[in-house]
Amino acid sequence: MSLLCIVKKISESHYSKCMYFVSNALARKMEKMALESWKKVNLSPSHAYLLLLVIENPGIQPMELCEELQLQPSTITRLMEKLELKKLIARTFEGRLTNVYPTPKAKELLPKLKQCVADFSESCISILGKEESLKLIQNMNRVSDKLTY
Amino acid sequence: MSLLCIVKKISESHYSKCMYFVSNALARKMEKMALESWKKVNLSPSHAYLLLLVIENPGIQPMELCEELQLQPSTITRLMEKLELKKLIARTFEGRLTNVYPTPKAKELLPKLKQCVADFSESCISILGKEESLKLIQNMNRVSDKLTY
DNA sequence: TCAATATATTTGTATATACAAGTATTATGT
DNA sequence: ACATAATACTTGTATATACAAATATATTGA
Repeated sequence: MSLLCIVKKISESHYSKCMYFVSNALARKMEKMALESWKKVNLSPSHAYLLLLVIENPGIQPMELCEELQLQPSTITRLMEKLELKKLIARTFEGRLTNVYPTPKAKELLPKLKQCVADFSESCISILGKEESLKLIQNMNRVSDKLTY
Repeated sequence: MSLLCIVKKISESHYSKCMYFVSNALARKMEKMALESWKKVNLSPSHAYLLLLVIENPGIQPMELCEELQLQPSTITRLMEKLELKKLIARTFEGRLTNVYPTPKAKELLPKLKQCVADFSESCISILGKEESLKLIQNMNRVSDKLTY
């Protein structure tokens, strides 16, 4: 029994008026779509995005990765661990600072990574329409910015 | 080091144009706000919502809970386990079907649970404004419905 | 100059959720 | 009426993320 067991539309749920519920349900669906898109490079979306940041900013530090990815430091550490195991990034340490670099293997992967980003965006647009996609993204950005939490 | 370490606005992130990224970042913030609201009853938002469904539909079956909460069966099982440990629900089994009932303790909790729902909704509205909240919820519902995933 | 504080990162552990395989029951087609 | 398939649920295990405490280094103010 897989996702197919969830047949009902979110908007028909008892809780379709609750921001917590609706935003989390949407995020789970997006996570799943994104996972699909990044299977081609055998990475999860968050690993892929972190890697992209590192390739495009060699020597970037974990704190910057936190800001860009909106994730906690411990989460960044965990993501990096995995990418290091896969020989896609390497870390150097100077004092309390860490610099993160892409390996040659990672740099070779860049075109494929970019393709995944494009593919995912395509999927969104083809399912939701360009208008709707842009509107929602804008809307979510505006709301997120208002939340200090 | 806590959330305070994420200072940047989401809309300023490199990935603020990506639906996956933006929806997940928003959901994490909402999750955190909601956790706060439901601390008063010492339940996580998903446990609280499941419990509410059970109180309002005594005898409800796990599959219906899946649909309403848009969660996989295994997740529903896990949520129920915890609520059962806390003596808030009880299950009866007839054949392959399971019926879930609220305990008296759960029923007593109902007013408080409703208060939490109201408080969370209040928080959203006070931070985001009524207009903005409604618009976003509507928007997210519409998009979710288009995603079969 | 050194104790107190602040900063950057990691580690141990926890929560939320899911997939896949397993179990048990019911329905179906021949 | 019985083998096969479908359904409902659970269990084992995995992923994504976080909090809190620990570690290590850097800054600052007396």
